[in-house]
Formats: sequence, C-alpha cells, structure tokens
Amino acid sequence: MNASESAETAETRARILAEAKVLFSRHGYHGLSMRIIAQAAQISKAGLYYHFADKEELFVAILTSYLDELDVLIRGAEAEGTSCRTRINLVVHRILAQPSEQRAVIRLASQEMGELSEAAQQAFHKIYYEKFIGRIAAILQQGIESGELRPLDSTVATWTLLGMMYPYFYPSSSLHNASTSEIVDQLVTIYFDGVSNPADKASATSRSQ
Amino acid sequence: MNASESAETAETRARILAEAKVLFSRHGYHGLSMRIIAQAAQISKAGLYYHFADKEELFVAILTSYLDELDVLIRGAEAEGTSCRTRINLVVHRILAQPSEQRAVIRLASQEMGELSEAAQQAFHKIYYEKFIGRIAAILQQGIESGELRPLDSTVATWTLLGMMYPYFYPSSSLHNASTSEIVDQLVTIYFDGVSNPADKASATSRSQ
DNA sequence: CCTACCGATCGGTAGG
DNA sequence: CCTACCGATCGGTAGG
Repeated sequence: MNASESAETAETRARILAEAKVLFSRHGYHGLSMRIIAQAAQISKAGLYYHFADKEELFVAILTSYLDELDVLIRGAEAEGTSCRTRINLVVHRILAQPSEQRAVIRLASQEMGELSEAAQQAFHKIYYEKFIGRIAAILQQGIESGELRPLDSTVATWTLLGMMYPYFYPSSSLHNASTSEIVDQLVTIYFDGVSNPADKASATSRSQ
Repeated sequence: MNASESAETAETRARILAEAKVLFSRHGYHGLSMRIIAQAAQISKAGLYYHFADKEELFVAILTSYLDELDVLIRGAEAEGTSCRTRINLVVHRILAQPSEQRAVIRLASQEMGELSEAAQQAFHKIYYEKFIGRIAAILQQGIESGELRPLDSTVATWTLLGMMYPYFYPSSSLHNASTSEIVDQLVTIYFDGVSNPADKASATSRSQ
C-alpha cells in the first residue's frame, strides 16, 4: 500500500510540474500565483506546499527537469552527428520539434533567473551552463578548431545561435505553427551560410564598409 | 506660472519614465510594483497616478516612446545606407551602441506584451510592426528582390536577425560589457556570411544532409 | 508515528 | 501632487 501511495504522490507532483510549466511560460514568475497553479493542478494551495517548499523551489524544479531533457537531447545529437554542422543541425531541429510548452522553458530560464534568490541563481546558473550553454559552445569550439568554422569567438557564436532560436521559444507566436522542418532548415542555413547571395558582388563590396 | 508648472510636470513625468524603464527591464511587468517606482522617482504612489492613469498606461508609454526612437534610428540608416547589408549593418550597430537600459525595452516589449489588456495589446502590436519589425522586414525584402540576398522568407529572415540581437537586450549580461563594435561586426558577418569556413569542404557536404 | 492533503487564516502588499 | 485609506489578493503556514 505504501507503493501505491507513493505512486499517487509522484503522479500529483508530475501534474503540478506540467501545469505550472505551461502557466509560468505564459505569465512569467511574478505573473503567476500559487493559487492559480493549485487550481490548474486540481489541488489545494496547501497541497502545493506539501510537494514544494515554496514558489521558487517549484519554479527551479521545472527548469532543472527540462535541462535534464536537453542533456539527453544534446548527447544524442553529439553521438549521431559527425561534423559540427550536423550536430548543431540535429540539436536545433530536435529542440524546435518539441511542443512549444517544452522549449519555452529555455526563454523562461534566461528571462526569470534574475528574480530568484542569490543561492538558487548560482546553483541554477551552474547546471544551465554545464548541461546546455557549455555543451553548445563546446560543439562550436570543436568546429572552430577543426577549421570547419571560421576562427571566431565561440561565446559570440553560441549566443548568436541561441538568439536565432529565441523567437520560437515564445508560447503563442504565429511563428510556432510555422516552425516546420523547412523553416528550421532556413534558420540553420542562415547560421552556417548566411543570407547573402554568393553570386552577388554587391554584398562583398558593402561588406568592407 | 502655468509655464513653469508645466515644465516641472514634464520633468517629473520624464523622471518617472526613466526610472520605471530601468526597473521594468530588470524585473518585468508583474515583478515591479507602483510603490517601488514611486520611491525611485521620489514621488508618492498617488503622485504616480496623477501622471499615469494606471500601471499599464505607464508601461505602454515607455514602450511607445522607445519605438519613436527606433523609428528615427531606422530612417537614418535607410537614408545613409545604400545596400541592404549596409543598412542592416547600421541599424544593428546603432541599436547595440545604445545604453543597455535603452535597448532592453525591445525585449521588454516582446516579453510582456501578453500581460497587457486586449486593447493595449492590439494598439501596441500595430505600432510595433509599423515602426520596427515591418521596417526591418522591408529592408530585407528589398535585398531579396534585388538579388542581394538569397530568396528566403522575409519573416524568417527578420526574426532570425532580431533573435541574434536578443542576447544583448538583457540588462545585466556579461555580454554587454563586451558588446563592442567588433562583436557587432562578428554578429552581422555571421548573419550575412554564416559561420562556415568557405575553404572547408565538410560544411558543404553536411549541408545536404 | 506516517502520507497526503484540507479549510481557514497569517502578516504584508497589490493596484487604485 | 499628498495622506489616508479600500477591496482583493499575494506567498506561505497554522492545527487537525
């Protein structure tokens, strides 16, 4: 009977996390109250506090759980891809293939990190870099070292790539319905080849300005 | 005396807008209270409501005032630049040359638009596209039509460019101290030429995957 | 003693 | 523009 009680507990906890993830992504940290979360998870507010010590702990649980998913996703892409470009291509395609509530957590993290306590901020910042940012940067750095990419600052290269994905991290954008594989291809191609027409001389001229 | 009263009123209003802009950028719409804004602007909370009907009106005033700045900035770049690339280059350089509190308003707008009332949302969305997004898209569309850019979706091209700038729209990022002209050059070059090494065959191979 | 909560209410603060 | 407040709701906790 203990086992079934624990299973119910885990189920409730998972339901809270799932509901809160969607709502936090939509309204931000301060824009969402514990009352609303409790309502959505069909539980009392006090019940919420049985599972999570406070609002911050619940919020951080959402972020870290998603980072674990990203960790798996990136490991898979690293293993399957051979070149820097194929690996990045796989990572971008797979992240943008996720349901928008999932990938919206990336924006949520960078957006609301500053609202957390100093301790939570530092702890989260660490795993954020270990499991996500640092991994992307490492793939790009390898590409720079192997000569596959031009010699540029890997930090700039990383943030530029993540930035390009950013518009797709919003929950209710018109872009989402359209985030098909073709659009993702366009995005990755812009990153790796740029938007200039190679057959055009004007772009090469204006480039030196 | 009316004139001097108006001048003082305008001064107070400007002080409120300046303080609130910084604080909203740091804490988001719901993360900042009218009490804190009043404190920062050295005014009573009721005094705040003398100048702005409610929180939303103050918030929207910050956004629209910045959009007017962007309007001037983009007009200037359109007039000075000749090619698509030079014009975009000017726009990006000038936006990222602004103090971080200024350009942070762009992120603030896209981030918190959903928290506004339906009416404010629609009104703001309109001028947001008229003065900013639509203008960038038009410059890129010209580049596509003239053959300077590859034939791609101008919406995707626009959001990709804005996304690349996004990391620099955060107020307290380590990237800001480093947003020198050189880094902006790297960013624009990635956009127009991509990150791949032209002398490398592997990137061309993996591209067709 | 445990678990998985509930109804009610705490001290403070929100926008107005 | 201020002092003095309001209805409601905030995050969090009491005993059972």
